[in-house]
Amino acid sequence: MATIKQVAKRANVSVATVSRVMNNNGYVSAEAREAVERAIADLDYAPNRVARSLFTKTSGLIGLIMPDITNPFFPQLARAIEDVANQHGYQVVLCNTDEQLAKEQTYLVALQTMHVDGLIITTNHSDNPNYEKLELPMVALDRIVKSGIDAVISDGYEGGRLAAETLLACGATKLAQIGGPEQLQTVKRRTDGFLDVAGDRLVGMTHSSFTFKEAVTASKHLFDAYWPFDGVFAANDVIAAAVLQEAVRRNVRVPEDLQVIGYDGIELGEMTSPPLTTIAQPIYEMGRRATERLLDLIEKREIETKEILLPVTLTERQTTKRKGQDT
Amino acid sequence: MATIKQVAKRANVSVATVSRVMNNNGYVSAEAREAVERAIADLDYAPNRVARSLFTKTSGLIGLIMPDITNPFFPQLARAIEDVANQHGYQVVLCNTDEQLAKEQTYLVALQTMHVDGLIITTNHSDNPNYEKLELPMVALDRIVKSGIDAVISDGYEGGRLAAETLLACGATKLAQIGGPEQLQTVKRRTDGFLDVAGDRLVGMTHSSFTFKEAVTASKHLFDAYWPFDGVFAANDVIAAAVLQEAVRRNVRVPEDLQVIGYDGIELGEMTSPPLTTIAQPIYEMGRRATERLLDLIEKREIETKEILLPVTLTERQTTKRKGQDT
DNA sequence: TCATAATGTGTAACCGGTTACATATCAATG
DNA sequence: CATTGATATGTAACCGGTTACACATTATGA
Repeated sequence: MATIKQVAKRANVSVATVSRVMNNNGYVSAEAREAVERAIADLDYAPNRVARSLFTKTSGLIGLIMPDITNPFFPQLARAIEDVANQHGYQVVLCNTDEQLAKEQTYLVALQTMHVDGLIITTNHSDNPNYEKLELPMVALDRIVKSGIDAVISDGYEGGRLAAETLLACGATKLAQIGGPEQLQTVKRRTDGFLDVAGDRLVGMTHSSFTFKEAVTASKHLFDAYWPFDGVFAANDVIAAAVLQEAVRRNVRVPEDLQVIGYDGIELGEMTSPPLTTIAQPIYEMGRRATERLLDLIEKREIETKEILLPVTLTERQTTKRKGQDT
Repeated sequence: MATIKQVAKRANVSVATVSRVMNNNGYVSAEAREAVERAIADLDYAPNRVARSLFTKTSGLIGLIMPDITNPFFPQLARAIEDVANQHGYQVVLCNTDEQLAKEQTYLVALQTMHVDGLIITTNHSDNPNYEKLELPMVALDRIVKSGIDAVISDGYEGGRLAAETLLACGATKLAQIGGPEQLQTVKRRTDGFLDVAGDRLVGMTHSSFTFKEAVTASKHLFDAYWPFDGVFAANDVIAAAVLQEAVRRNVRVPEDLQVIGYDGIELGEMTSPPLTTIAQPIYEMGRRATERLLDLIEKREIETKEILLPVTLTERQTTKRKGQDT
């Protein structure tokens, strides 16, 4: 790799001039510019970002802290973030914390010492004090933070309502629900919305983490404890897939005997049989907005903290009947 | 963030001494060491990795180049890579190239200028000349590269054979296949293995990319063009899910009328109805091995290039019958 | 006891960029 | 014509680490 000094030498100018043409600032004569450009091309020169970083204290790196990229909700988020970051010349550093405070802490110092320019956090320790004392631009994604940190989330309460309304509109009368991890506020809102609409038509309810395995257990439990019911709202699509599987196992026909609505709108929902009706979050959009917001913060285009709330939509596939159609 | 100079001052030693205790090299007296350690603790000091990087020309960064993290095969790989990297103090930079040469090229220079220590490539441009002129440790994952680059792959040919043998052993007599993208050598081997065992029992064959949408089209085509058949091998689990869905749509019972075997062993296979029998690659293990190999290369523990071939296994779920059991 | 090796520590150069500052030329202005 | 501001360029300091080298002190061995 060539250095700026070699370029300067070849172009018969000083390193300062080379730096000026690269960064397009200061005064540079046309001849000098041309000579430098030719030298850069000849040597196939690209400036050393580490050296630049040391002086400018910016790295072009964004830290992405997630619980587990293996959870199918996150890859799309990661993809959106990476896309936007890349379009603006940033790279993203992937960190899986498994929700463990210790891992999170380790990453935080690693990211800080490598001078990342900002952080996107999709992790759920709602009150990790480490974040606040970190003086870094950051935005929380799909997660609600107490104070001082920007957040991009979708409207979980409305999503929960929409799920219940849809089930009811499609003729369900006995509703059940499998909620998500209770400490996740964004997830809890879905439950709240659902329950507010379901009212006393709710005949059963249980909880599950977002791993398929636990979802299977929870589904069995739901059937064992509360059957019969004719409409289920699952806190995410993975759980919904487990419900679908359990229904098949019990020879319960979907959607004829039981309607199911999931949450998230991940691709998995298209792949189940029958394809899953779900409340879709604008996942890519959420990632995009979060990253744009972060870049605004990094490049000082915005100051005041705010929360961006995105709408959810119903994706009707085949685990619900047509609306208005009765049993 | 404190600097080494501040630590030195507080400990009443020179920066050299501080550096020595941090890196645990050179001579340091017990008192000096203790003073420095106290100063480090007091100031909550962590060395600036950028500065260190500039001098040592190592960054503790690994570039991970994948087609698309959104494809459900990759997150598990990414997870394994990140786990191992992290255990050894490295961070990983995520790059999605969509198989576009231009994007790949952009990333390559970005990664190079930020002095990543190594590269893991799961991308399929089998002969991108950019890699060879890059003087960086790298290993190809789930991808075969001409020469000079280490590779970690699983035994696709054997996997294909195993799929065919299983289908046959479970009573299938008329086999069909949906192959993957033809330019992917690792995927083509699956087809080769399958065909070699299937022989003239193959009644139909088509191809598909790994997107679900295309897989649905390919599945319809397979049924339209070649039905009846009683055993299908899909080049990956996503395609198998599409086949399953199409079977339901046509009222073909699985596994009674039609047995299906997928490939990869991703979690999706557990979530379909019925759960998918599949040829499982040791995905996490592949990521782990690739990363360990890369670290060996980076830390100069290994020199000669080699290809690591990992075995695949049959994961029997419910889209195949019990072996030996006839129709 | 003296030469030599081992131990301990600081100074300064270096990594490869960016930029403040000094200096020089030239055109415009009154 | 002298003054001023715009243009152009180079020198050197700086970012925060690492380490070669110089130097001093202490231990070891003959």
